[in-house]
Amino acid sequence: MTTDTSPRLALRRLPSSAQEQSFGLNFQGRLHGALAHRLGVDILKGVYAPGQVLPNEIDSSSTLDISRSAYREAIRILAAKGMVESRPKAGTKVTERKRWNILDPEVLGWMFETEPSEEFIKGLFELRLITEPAAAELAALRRTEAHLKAMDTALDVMEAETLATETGRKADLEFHDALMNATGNEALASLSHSIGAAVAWSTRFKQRSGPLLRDPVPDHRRVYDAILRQDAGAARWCMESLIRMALDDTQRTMKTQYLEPRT
Amino acid sequence: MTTDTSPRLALRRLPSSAQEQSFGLNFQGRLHGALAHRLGVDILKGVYAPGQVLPNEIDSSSTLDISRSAYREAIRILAAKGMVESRPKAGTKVTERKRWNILDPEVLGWMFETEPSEEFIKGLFELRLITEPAAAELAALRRTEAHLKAMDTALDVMEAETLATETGRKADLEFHDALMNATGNEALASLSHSIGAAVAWSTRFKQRSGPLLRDPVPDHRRVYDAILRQDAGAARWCMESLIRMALDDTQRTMKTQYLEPRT
DNA sequence: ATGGAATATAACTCAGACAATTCATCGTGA
DNA sequence: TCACGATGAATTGTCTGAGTTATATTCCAT
Repeated sequence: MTTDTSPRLALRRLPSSAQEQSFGLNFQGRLHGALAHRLGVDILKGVYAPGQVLPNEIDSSSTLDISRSAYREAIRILAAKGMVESRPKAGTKVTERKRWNILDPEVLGWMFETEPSEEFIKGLFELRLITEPAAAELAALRRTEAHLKAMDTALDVMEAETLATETGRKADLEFHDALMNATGNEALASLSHSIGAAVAWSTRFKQRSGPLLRDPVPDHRRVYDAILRQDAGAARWCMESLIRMALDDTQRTMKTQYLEPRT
Repeated sequence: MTTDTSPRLALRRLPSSAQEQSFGLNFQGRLHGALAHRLGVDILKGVYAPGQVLPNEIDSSSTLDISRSAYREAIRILAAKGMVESRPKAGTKVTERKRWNILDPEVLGWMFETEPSEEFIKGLFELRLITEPAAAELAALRRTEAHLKAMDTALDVMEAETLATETGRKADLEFHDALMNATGNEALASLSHSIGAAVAWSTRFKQRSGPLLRDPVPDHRRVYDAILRQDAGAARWCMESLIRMALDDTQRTMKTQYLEPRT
């Protein structure tokens, strides 16, 4: 009589998906992490709308067939990211969208699982276009030998591996991270790290939909050269053009995906 | 025989401090929230260094005299902000500083409870100096009547109340929030909201150390006027000078606080 | 040395109870 | 009629104690 098609198994089966392993974002197959992930994505998708109150802990945990502790810890995670808010008697409700910490790396990752709106992507690139050229400028002024070396080796890996491989994409991230460290600005580095990870995440889709993309290494190399010779203006300009090209590629990819969704 | 000077009482007494009430950051007197707050501040202060593993759940919760559930939920919150990482057998360890989500509004708030380094403050203003003028530019191009009205009313309140009162500081935040909404860029708005809240938090100190500060309303009004007449260049420039003045004030304040720490 | 199995330790999950908070309702008095 | 205080109910919050699972370490055999 126990037709156990309960959601619990679905949750339990989530641990260590191919996605998270290759992306580095580990919710580690812990039950609370998996549930937070699932609920977070559902909120981002609009399955639970802002203002809506979730079923109470008892009901939720029993229909999900997990313990209240695990459920509560998942809610704690979402609350820490500003996505829900709990009060006794009032329940747990989804907060208004403006209060979500969408620049949280995890939230950003969830976002890219839900085919984010083109508007959102454009906003993200717009932000990159504001921050990263300025960062390149600062990096050109403040970089040390160590920073240069880190950037250089990352570039070498990128060149050898291209963005088609996992290590290649990782090298891309490392290049940008090294650049951000060179700015000596912790807050700026944190911001760019979040966005960079999210954008790298979307790069996988670009790569999948067709290999007909420009080689990104020369663009990166130009940025590096400008920083090497401490030419702040050139660094800014090269970085800006690099991002514009990435945006261009991304938009083209999104368009083709809309036109031929099954390629 | 029960000499109950246990830390539990200290925690229990934390709820709803004057700080959080006036600042709007509510950790609501919940035990897990209070503990997360405390641990978070301790990590930021360096009481627990990156790489260090915390005592295990059993010990921690018993020495704090709280239940394991509450302790675990606190840890979940910190983990969600990237500050700790837990694994079976390995324990819960503080992650490296680069992985902390320092742009999380709550983390930023904790930061300002620990007298952040001058370097950090400068970095934050540097980031503001990058993003906010660009935001003002976008706002000038995209603002609607509704945005203008929101900014205008906020300015009126600021004018009437000054930054000495709570409602005055709130109006300042509302002005910037309305401006960010006018950019139509969700990510940018989220970023500026975080930073703005943190900076407003520090404004309380500025105000306390002496009323000899410039009236900020004219500067804000200039930004508003530029946005009103859709003059993107002027908006950028006015915003930039506004932030430079704020930075100037903040630095002067920090310096006097160093010189006469007991005024 | 190297690879694999045993072990111990920590977090993880569970269950059930009780406490605390707060929203809503009702009643009372001005 | 309105304001305000007491009461009740619903929900999260906290506690306890147990068993489970993952994994770093150790030890053994190869």
